Amino acid sequence: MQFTKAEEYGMLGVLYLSEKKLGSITPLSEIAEAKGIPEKFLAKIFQSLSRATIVRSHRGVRGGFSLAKDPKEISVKEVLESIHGPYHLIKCTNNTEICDKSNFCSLRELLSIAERKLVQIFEDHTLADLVKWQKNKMIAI
Amino acid sequence: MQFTKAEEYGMLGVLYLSEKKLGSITPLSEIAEAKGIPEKFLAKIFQSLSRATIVRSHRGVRGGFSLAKDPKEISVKEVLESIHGPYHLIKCTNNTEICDKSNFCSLRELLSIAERKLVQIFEDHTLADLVKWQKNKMIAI
DNA sequence: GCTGCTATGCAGTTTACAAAAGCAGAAGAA
DNA sequence: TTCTTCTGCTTTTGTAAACTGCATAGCAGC
Ligand code: SF4
Ligand code: SF4
Repeated sequence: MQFTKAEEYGMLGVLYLSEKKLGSITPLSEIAEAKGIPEKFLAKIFQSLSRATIVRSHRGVRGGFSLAKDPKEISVKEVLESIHGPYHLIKCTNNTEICDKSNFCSLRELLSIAERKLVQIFEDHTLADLVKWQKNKMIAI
Repeated sequence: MQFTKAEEYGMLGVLYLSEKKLGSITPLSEIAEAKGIPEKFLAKIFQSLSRATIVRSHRGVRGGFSLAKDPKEISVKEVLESIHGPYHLIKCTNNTEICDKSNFCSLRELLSIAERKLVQIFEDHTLADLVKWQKNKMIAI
């Protein structure tokens, strides 16, 4: 049960955009270099984010990506789910047909609780929140 | 970010034991068949549980495994951590040396919070709790 | 002390998926 | 027209999960 690189990279990418002036356009190459992410891999991730209208793509010279909305309006959950689909700690929390015992299974019940808590945390925090944390930390040091 | 089969099987195994009379010995073959788990795989998992003194092994005829303590005394966290080691959503929540930016990273901060919540849930529930849920469900149906 | 049963320990194999790279092509700006 | 950047595939690589096999050790009952 681990965060994937795709999720980490996606988050770092949108956080990078969040720190810039709202609406400003940044090419992938810049993000990839700044954060040390393989550019092609990041491209794939940003395609998902683009389809989910979290970022907006701009082709051509001086093109790149910009945030599609204010960081205040983008929850971490949105970002993560557009990369890897809905969050599930175990398949059966979603689809009871996977396992015939799912109606009697207390493990499933526990994992459902844990899953809800986890998603809640991701839902309750926006990109703007994270950027703010970051700034506070920088000042503290 | 998914629960592994090893974790699921381990939990199902100890839950199976928890439902039996305390101290009674059950061979792996029985558990594996009852829960539909590959026996050799389960054997490996139970070796970890045995080393963590969650279960006790008994060799020879009529041997098998028994719980080493009362289900009330065994938290889900204990079981999971003896199978896969300490829980971490991302490597850097544990070891700050992995990433040079870890001191400024707000993603790391968020994941630390999420991780603590998750572990808390696993820590707060014992095997006895889960067995109780199970029984209540059976009655309800 | 022999026989059959069950766990132990380690070394595999296979499978699945994450991670990354590659490339032809479309869209856009200058 | 040309250069740039994203787009939509396909393919490769790497790694860890999931599972298997076998030779060995310990125990019980006869
Ligand atoms: S046994 Fe329980 S946890 Fe496993 S798949 Fe079935 S319902 Fe889910
Ligand atoms: S960038 Fe942040 S989340 Fe990623 S490894 Fe470094 S500290 Fe952890």
